Amino acid sequence: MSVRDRLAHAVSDVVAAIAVRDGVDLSVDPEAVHLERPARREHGDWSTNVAMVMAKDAGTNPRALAASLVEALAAAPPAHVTSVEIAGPGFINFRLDDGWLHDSLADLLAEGEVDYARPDVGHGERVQVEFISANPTGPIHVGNGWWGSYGDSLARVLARAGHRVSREYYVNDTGGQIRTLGASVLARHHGEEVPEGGYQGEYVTELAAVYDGPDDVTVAGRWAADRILDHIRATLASVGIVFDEWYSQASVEESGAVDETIDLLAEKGLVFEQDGATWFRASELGDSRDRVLRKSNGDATYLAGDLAYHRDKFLVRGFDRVIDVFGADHHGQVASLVAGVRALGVEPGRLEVKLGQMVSLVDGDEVVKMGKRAGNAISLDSLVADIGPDATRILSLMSSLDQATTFDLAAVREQSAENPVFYVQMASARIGGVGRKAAERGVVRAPLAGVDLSLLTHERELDLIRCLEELPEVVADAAVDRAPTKVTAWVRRLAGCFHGFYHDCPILAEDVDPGLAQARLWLVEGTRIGLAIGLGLLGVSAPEAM
RNA sequence: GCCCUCGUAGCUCAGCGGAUAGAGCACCGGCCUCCGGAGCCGGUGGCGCAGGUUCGAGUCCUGCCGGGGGCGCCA
Repeated sequence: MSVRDRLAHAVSDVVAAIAVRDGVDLSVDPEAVHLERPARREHGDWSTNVAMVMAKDAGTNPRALAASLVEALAAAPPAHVTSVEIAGPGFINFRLDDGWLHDSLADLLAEGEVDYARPDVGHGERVQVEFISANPTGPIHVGNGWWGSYGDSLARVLARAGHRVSREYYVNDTGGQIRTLGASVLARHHGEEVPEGGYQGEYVTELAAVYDGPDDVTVAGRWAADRILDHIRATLASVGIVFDEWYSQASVEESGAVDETIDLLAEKGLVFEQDGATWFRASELGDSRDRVLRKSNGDATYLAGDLAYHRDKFLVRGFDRVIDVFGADHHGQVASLVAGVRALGVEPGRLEVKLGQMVSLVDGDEVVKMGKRAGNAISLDSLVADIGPDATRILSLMSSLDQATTFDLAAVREQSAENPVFYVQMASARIGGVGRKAAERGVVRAPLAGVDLSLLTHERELDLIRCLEELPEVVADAAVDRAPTKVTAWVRRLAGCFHGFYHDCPILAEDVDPGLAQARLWLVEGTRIGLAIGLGLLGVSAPEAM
């Protein structure tokens, strides 16, 4: 059991004892005990606010309750605890000896890269994360890559935190846009101008040059979409984004699921006919207006397909939870989708829609806005070619999804200091360097069992271990909050702690005690493990040399 | 007009309802007999406005101001 868990149980036990003594109804689940590392070191190593939270129920004031709890805790202090005090409005602060850090480092090393920081907050919940799902009518742009990084890293985080995750890309391979794409390709194929509202890009001309199918807009459109999709797949793979499923909208429509879904809604009295079209009474379920499901020409609308698709996710494939990641420019469809999913009998909480705010690129004087519909958006390919896959990934995971961001491409490209990937990867390279130097000097890391980690007493060493110790909680928080950027923040913090340690604590210098050198080598290994886990969640490589 | 979303340092961004709001860049000043100085250490500088909830609000609620997005028988 971790030190943190021991503290949580101790607090929980003491609360229960006080409740019995005072005859009040108090209880606190050890899982729910709010323990945190105080922002200020003088407030101790760990702190809890239970007294403030529970004072009202206990019929007393926070400091009085805290006093009772502290007395009981001090009478039988948990392992490593050297003092328990009340502070401020009723915080209970714990001070621990450094042994708790050495224990936690030993735990990390024993568990290793595979098992460390694998908090089970998901309890096996089956989660589908759907993201990007950009129309296969052209290359994907930077905004897609941005939100795609989020979706991919969120999936990685959820998987590490005990969820069974499936990543899905919904392929909009049907409908008017595919016919428009086909018409554009055919026009170019015949050496003509692309029709009004068609796709103008260079890629259309290139595809047209090799097209040898019939003069049918649907056939040509499908053909082109397949090619474009291959390209998209390759682009995403280049930044480490992979999917478990590429789900075809055409397959949904051709399976008859759309009709079944409309029938299902009709059975619930939520469908009506008007002006030759079939409508969904979305306004009765929170949407701002009713929506068309089937147009007067007989075609299903995008919404009808999307509802059939979500019905498939929840009711056919049986995901416990679905997280859809959309660009903010698609938020207009959220209310209809939520209304439809509710109408299909799915508890609203099982569908989460995360909206990615717009991302702006500045490159010198040029400002580029990115959005699904932005014709001038730069492609993800060109960005990756420009700054590299690792920088692309980490930059996109620096800011939260719901923060509209701007970043200066020129700065990232030209001033390496502006680029956090160097700072983090340099830590990785330095770790690699230590290994190479040790090998060069014939220094071998001794088995952990024979190494005294308690020799690690330098403030830099202890700070580094403190940081490593946070990782399981960071992963848990990132999963619960759907916020992979928390991992980014942690990785940068870890790199900072490592650089500080590296600067002040020589490992292989002549005058370093061999026992201390061994402990430091293990600390370096622990850092390597932590970095590997963190960067792995971000989809960023951890190079051994730069 | 209605709906969504955002507003934190000069700039780009972090900040599960907790104690004296953090980084990076920029600017100023220190550190290379030493395992990678793409590094380390120090300094300057901030929660759009007004109410409310709370023991406690950058964080939750309401209004206002400002930016972005959306309100199709397009996808």
